[in-house]
Amino acid sequence: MSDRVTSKDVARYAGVSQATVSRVFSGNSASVTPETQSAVLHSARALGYRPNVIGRMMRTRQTHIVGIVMANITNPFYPYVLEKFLQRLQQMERQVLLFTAAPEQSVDDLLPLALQHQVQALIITSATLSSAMIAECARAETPVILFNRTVTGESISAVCADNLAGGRMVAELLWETGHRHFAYITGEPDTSTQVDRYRGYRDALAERGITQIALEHGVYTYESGYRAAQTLLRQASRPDALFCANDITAIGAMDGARDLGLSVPHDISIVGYDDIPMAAWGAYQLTTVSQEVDVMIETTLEMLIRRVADPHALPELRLIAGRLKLRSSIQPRSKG
Amino acid sequence: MSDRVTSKDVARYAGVSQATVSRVFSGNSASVTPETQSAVLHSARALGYRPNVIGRMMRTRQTHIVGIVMANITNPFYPYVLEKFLQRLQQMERQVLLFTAAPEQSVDDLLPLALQHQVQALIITSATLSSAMIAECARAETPVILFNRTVTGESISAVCADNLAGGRMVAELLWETGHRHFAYITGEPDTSTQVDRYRGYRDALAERGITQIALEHGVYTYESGYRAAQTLLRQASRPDALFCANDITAIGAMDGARDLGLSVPHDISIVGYDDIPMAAWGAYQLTTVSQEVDVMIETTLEMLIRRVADPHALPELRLIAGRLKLRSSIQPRSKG
DNA sequence: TTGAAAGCGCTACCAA
DNA sequence: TTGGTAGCGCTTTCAA
Repeated sequence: MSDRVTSKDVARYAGVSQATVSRVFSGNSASVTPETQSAVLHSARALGYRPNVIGRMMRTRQTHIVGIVMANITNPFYPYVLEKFLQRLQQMERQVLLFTAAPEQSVDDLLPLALQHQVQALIITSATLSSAMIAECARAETPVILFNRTVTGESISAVCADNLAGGRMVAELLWETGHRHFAYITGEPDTSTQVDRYRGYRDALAERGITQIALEHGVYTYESGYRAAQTLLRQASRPDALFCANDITAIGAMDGARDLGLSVPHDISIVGYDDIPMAAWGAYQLTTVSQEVDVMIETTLEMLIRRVADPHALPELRLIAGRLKLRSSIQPRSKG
Repeated sequence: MSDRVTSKDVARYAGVSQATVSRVFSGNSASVTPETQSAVLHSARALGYRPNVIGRMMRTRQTHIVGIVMANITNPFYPYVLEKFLQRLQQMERQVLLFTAAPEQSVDDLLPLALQHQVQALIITSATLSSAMIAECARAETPVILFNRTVTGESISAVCADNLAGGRMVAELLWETGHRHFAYITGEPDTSTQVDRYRGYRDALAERGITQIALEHGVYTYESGYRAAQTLLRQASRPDALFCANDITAIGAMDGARDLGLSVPHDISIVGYDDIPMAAWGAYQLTTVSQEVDVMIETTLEMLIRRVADPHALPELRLIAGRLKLRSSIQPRSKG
């Protein structure tokens, strides 16, 4: 199977040494006369030769492969992230080995495989790592960068939205527009993103004297948002403001509210987080916190390049501020 | 950089030969006494050894890597497809090298890279290949399977929805429910999927004496559907039935119609294709043709396994029938 | 069962 | 500028 034609074959055909063929194809053609070079290229074309990258990796001990672990591709926030990472890494002449964590599968089980493939670096989105695994990557000198998650108390690089500030912004917006009865739909409980979003929200409200927040559990999906909203809104004391851990949850919540005969924003204001494409759709017009995805991606790539160049660079956490995106899923309440 | 610890180090540490270490880690541990084996494993753990897969690839000339080329990840139909392919391939102990075609970039430019990485097989979604590239893959004996596209007159394997039949089903449904003024919003013009969907639609209507179909151009996106629908619906002779090349276009079209003050389905019935998650959302309830994605994926994987096992297997085209998914974006018209 | 040794396809060193 | 050669880390004969 695979490329049967090797540099040896090309060399024989062109009447040069195998080393010369290698020079032509490895960019060292500076030290090859134009004539030999074209002879080699001609032979290569005739035989249909393409250098076997595995051989090159073996010799140079450089794979130029970046591993990406993505736990949650079907959350509409991630396809864009993935596409952008791919495009940029391809531009940088890096290949991407993609891994996904199956339901109930820990990222920890995926990483050994990635490490064995000698990836140059690892980007892990929407998931975290055990300390043991962090240590193992460190020992292998493989830089790891968390995207959209943080781990506290660990020595690991991460690029993340400033979720604490984002949660505060939402609380302040809702407060200023006269809301007084607050609710929150969570994401998966131990994800740093939603924990921080909630803490920011809760703290800002507490500073304004609000200590009661109706909580309902969600798992970052449309369906969970739908159900959670219906549970919340069927209760006697209905909130007038609902913040959701992310947009897809919020969109589910909007539909859940409407199917109870409630109007958004007339009966309840709803706010999400992420600014996914659907948030701007006519039927939703969801007010949300826009993550600066492009900035987050570029920051991640910069860190990646830096850490590949210098494996001993200290890990750093970069928080990227978000922006409120006002749309019509909220409306002011008469105060009092 | 990367794993500094090799089988040689483990061998020295354990006081055995390097070959023995290899036997332990390559599944040939049948021919190793339990004592040696545990000595080796113990040393490996002590040193933090993990086999270098690149070395193995080099020696066995088997990468166990499957290449996936995906042109259009942000179309909500694909994240699920990608996630499922990843999960299944991971189960099959295959790694995935993922490529995306940047805007205006041909898949042809990506394939040489994949081939050089000695992928075992290639899955290409939502894109086609030139004859030259098909020939090149054949010469390299790398099986290629098109997912959700076909190429006519070429010797290449493909798994695709039966779009011709799907288009017919939509036409028949709309005709039976009393619609008489038909429109269609295209996808990118030379993609086999939308060409077939349109042909099925047009032919079935022609058989019923309808020869006029209002056409508008789209590119498989929400925005293009929105715009195209507005153009169509501003015209004096408004259609009462609109079929869109895919769901995301149809959803854009629904919002476009509503923003003109029209009601779906009261003023116009709209039908999509794919059955993406958003089609079921409360705000849309889009009638559509459901692709049997899981069946398509399993079929693709079966073909892939078969062709990897037997590189000379003949290419085949498998069409997977879809099913109408009736929702409330259409309503019957009083005939005549 | 174990070890020695060859070699996968390539790059990079050293001599010529 | 070119060729010969060593060797990346591994698997897999072949002998012992």
